[in-house]
Amino acid sequence: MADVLIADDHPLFRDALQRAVLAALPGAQVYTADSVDALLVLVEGHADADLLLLDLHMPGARGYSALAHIRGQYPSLPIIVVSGHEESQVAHRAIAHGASGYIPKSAPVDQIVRAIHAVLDGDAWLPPQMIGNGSALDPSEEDIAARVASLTPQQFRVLNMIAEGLLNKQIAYDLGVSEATVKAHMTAIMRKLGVSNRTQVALAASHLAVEPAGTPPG
Amino acid sequence: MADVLIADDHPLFRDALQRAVLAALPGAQVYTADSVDALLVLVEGHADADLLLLDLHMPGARGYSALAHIRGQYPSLPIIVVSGHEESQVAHRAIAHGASGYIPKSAPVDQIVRAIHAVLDGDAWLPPQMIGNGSALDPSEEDIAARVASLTPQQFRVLNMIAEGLLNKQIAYDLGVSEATVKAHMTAIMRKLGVSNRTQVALAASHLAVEPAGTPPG
DNA sequence: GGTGCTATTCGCCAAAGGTCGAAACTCGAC
DNA sequence: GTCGAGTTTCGACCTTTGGCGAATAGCACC
Repeated sequence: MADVLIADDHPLFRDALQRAVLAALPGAQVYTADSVDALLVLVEGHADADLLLLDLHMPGARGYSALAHIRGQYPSLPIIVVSGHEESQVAHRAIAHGASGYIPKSAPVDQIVRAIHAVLDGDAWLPPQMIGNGSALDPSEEDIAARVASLTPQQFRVLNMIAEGLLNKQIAYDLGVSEATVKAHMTAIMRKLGVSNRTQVALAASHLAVEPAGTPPG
Repeated sequence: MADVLIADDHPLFRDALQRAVLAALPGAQVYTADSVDALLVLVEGHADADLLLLDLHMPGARGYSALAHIRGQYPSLPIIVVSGHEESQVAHRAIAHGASGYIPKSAPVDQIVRAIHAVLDGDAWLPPQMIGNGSALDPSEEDIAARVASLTPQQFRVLNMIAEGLLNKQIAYDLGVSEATVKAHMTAIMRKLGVSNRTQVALAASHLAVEPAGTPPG
């Protein structure tokens, strides 16, 4: 029996995805998350899952950072990226970041089913009209993705909160730890990303955004 | 006699642009800058110039921030954006930010000449193959552009250095002022951008980048 | 059971960031 | 000339950030 993880913040679409998964894999066990944080908890508990359907636009980590991080932490977990973006550039960038497939949210159910089967068979899958003309990743973006992938789960959570412009105090409160702990994570993050202050950390994180740049803080 | 400003960090291309300008406007007075900083000095001294050719990718402010700022400070100065990007999306975004024209760096000289004449006649100009399918600017991006436009010249310089991840101390040294002065500018910038700390300032600035995100600091 | 290794946690102290009030300087208007 | 609005400048004071050392907890391996 297959274990499938679904991460999407839109409840209706999450249900639709779940139905598509069950249509593709009758009897599959489906677990869902509505935020990056919930997803991190989920994968920690189901590191041996067979497939992850991941929305690029979720509260807690917009863009490719979650993809890069989970790919790095669980290389054997195939990921199909689900997104509202219709541009093939977004799809190819997802593939370049290690996704096994890409499904635009406008895709019909039978396409989703086909994508799931293909990826579980070890193949890659793109919508027919998006196949071809894939370009290589910007070296600096690839570098940052690799660095983000090397972060521990807690460090990754802190990174995302920094990328939202939060103070250490707020991060500490949200995570339920002391400010000193957050600072220790900060130091580790800066070391791993190869930068020397929090502003540069935020800028590095903004590199893995989908849009021209992430939504402004505040 | 026409006054034309050229801002581009590539010396060879700067010269080529200058020749194109002189071909279009024999006898024109041309002033050049190789960085955003030099450009700011230039426009302060030639606020009544007739045209500005602006490269999007220059040391000191990558992306649309310089365009937005100068448009806000000198609304009557027409700007033609010059860029190595061939995507029509980049061109349309430049127009949406108030540019009067767009010239890809691959354009032949006679196209550049035509663009200069069109813009000086008060028309907009795009390369033929890029005309049409322009989309509106993301409201949040438009909002940030308006806020960046409201910054004073010195505040804008500080903003760009923050967006590079520099410390107040480094900014103060580069500008030749005390650290306290930089901090005062910081406070003003945060007020105008509607945010509350330096990380959010950097993230807001990264919104006006051309690429998925600006080149990483360091 | 021990033995490393790493993640996570934290307190302390120095450095950087941010607020407030205020002075000097520009520049156009009257 | 001088008045006033806005820009640039700065010092004093408090807050936030970041580095260091260290303790604890889980985990793989022997």
